[in-house]
Amino acid sequence: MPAVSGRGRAKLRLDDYLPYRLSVAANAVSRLIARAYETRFALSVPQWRLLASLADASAPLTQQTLCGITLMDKVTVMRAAQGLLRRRLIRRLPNDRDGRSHHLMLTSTGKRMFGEVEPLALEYEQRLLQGLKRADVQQLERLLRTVQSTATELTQRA
Amino acid sequence: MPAVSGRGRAKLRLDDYLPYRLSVAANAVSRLIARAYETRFALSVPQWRLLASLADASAPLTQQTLCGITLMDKVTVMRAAQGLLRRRLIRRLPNDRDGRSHHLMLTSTGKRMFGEVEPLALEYEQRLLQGLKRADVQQLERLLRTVQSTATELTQRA
DNA sequence: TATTGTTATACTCTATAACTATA
DNA sequence: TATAGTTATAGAGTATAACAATA
Repeated sequence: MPAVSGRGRAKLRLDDYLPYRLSVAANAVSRLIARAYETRFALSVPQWRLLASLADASAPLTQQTLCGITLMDKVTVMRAAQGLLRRRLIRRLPNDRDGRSHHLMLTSTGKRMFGEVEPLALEYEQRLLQGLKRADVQQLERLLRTVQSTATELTQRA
Repeated sequence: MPAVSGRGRAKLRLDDYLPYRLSVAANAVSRLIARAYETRFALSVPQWRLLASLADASAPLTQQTLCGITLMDKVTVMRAAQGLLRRRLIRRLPNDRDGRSHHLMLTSTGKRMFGEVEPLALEYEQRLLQGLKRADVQQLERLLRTVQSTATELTQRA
């Protein structure tokens, strides 16, 4: 909450400043999660996001599509995909409609691994949200989406 | 919200996964804010956080204290301080009680600059929160603090 | 000409460790 | 011995540009 002191002149306190609060909360969560994936499965966050997206999709996806889903840069997606390809967790199929790109999908090894990663990920989410009511969680997701889309809009306008 | 399908087996959808939502929201906000400070005042986010902390404090602070306030690493704080020192936005006073450290405070130039940065920062916060009710904003801050402290606790325990 | 994926460069942030000078 | 600050190094993420193959 921006504090207002005296005759309407607003004062900034870092501790109450929303961009700061958002940043430190995201960092704390990210550190926890990233460490868990890294130590247990040797997966980076971008790699994990690709696995989750491919596991959730019913059909193979191009890297470009994965950029849209994960909101990551094409360079980040590409490097994450390379790592997963090297470990044979995903594989490439030719894209008949466009020779420049290819479709990515999980291998059976990849599916098996994600089968182990998924429960761990959900367990971490549960632990993070322990102490929050169901309604709070929905509220938080809604507010985060709203703030994110406002920020994206303002960035594009600038 | 973690979706639960079938007989209680939870399924992970990236788009609904809280650590992901938090990360992309924070990134979107951070990009917007960082660009504004950088282009208008040539300030990095760590530098900006130091300015805000020093402006808010009634007395000069050591770098260690600034680490605690900003939740940034001592290396990050140190480099941010160096940049501000070079531009004479802050200065150092000897610490009588401990010869290893020194106190940092804003110079008059630094105060003047922060006088311009502060309204801009508050304006960005206002714009980001436009469309949210006052109660929503308080709720968001509360939830972010809760999630952050849970994450910090879980990290320390691991 | 424009786009997909790729490679390269540079800059920031983190994490880590090692070093200094003080305590 | 331990701590505050400093320096150095390596890893990850982001941004940018340039390039090849294809559209």
